[in-house]
Amino acid sequence: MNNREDVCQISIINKKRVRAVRRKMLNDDVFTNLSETFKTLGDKTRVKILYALSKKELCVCDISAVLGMSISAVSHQLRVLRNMKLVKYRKEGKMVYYSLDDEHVLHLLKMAYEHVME
Amino acid sequence: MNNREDVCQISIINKKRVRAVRRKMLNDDVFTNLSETFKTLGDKTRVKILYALSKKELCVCDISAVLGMSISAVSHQLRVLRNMKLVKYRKEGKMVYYSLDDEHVLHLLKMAYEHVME
DNA sequence: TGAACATTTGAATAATTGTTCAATTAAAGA
DNA sequence: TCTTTAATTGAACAATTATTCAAATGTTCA
Repeated sequence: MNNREDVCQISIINKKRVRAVRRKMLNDDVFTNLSETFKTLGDKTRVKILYALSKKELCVCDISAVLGMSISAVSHQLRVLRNMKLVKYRKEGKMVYYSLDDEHVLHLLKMAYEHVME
Repeated sequence: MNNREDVCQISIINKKRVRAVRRKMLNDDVFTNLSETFKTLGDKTRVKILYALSKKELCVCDISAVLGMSISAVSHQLRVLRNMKLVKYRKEGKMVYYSLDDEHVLHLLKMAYEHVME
């Protein structure tokens, strides 16, 4: 588990390769951020919310109507999306209007769409 | 919970908007595929594996050396990545060499990297 | 054939997470 | 001020999932 260099017998052959890749690995925090971003996108409800918001700015109630889900469930997921800065919002009286945070989010959706559709 | 159209009082105002977005929503299966793809990317270990593979083709043992994790744990995650067609592999004697399945995977990583780095 | 080794697999455990329900906050209007 | 309504929040339950450990494949070489 620790010091994996010598567990794999073949590592004598691939040692250079392993070291080369190891040097290129990013800071652990970056991997944490990357995986957390993907994890946030890795829920059907949240993908639906983001996709809906890619079409139009919507209030919580609208989103819940579009998805056919409870307002509470939607609000919980919106908080997750807010925390990961995937959506932004503005208040208008009692209502809160949500929209996509930036273009990256849309691109991520599109890229994944192409991957699953190919 | 059901028939959300009439739960939200304000829906009279936003009815058009809700209907317009609702019409644009994709088939439910597509959202399932999208979220499952993101979910697969939403794990630190798997992101690390994919990033490592973006640098060089590697066998299971190499990956485990690069990540400093047990071979079993890596193999389990490789299966998940294989199932979602995010990596491909070729056998060479006893060893199995893994690499990224296609360019989309790399693009997804890059896009997410830009998002978390901005 | 038999030993050594790279990888896969299954079961079990520990941890994380999505939804529901109930309660709460905050804004608008009577 | 009181009521209504949009949205948020916290606790609880059910479901999913990552890692570990042990056992099993399948390949190479003597």
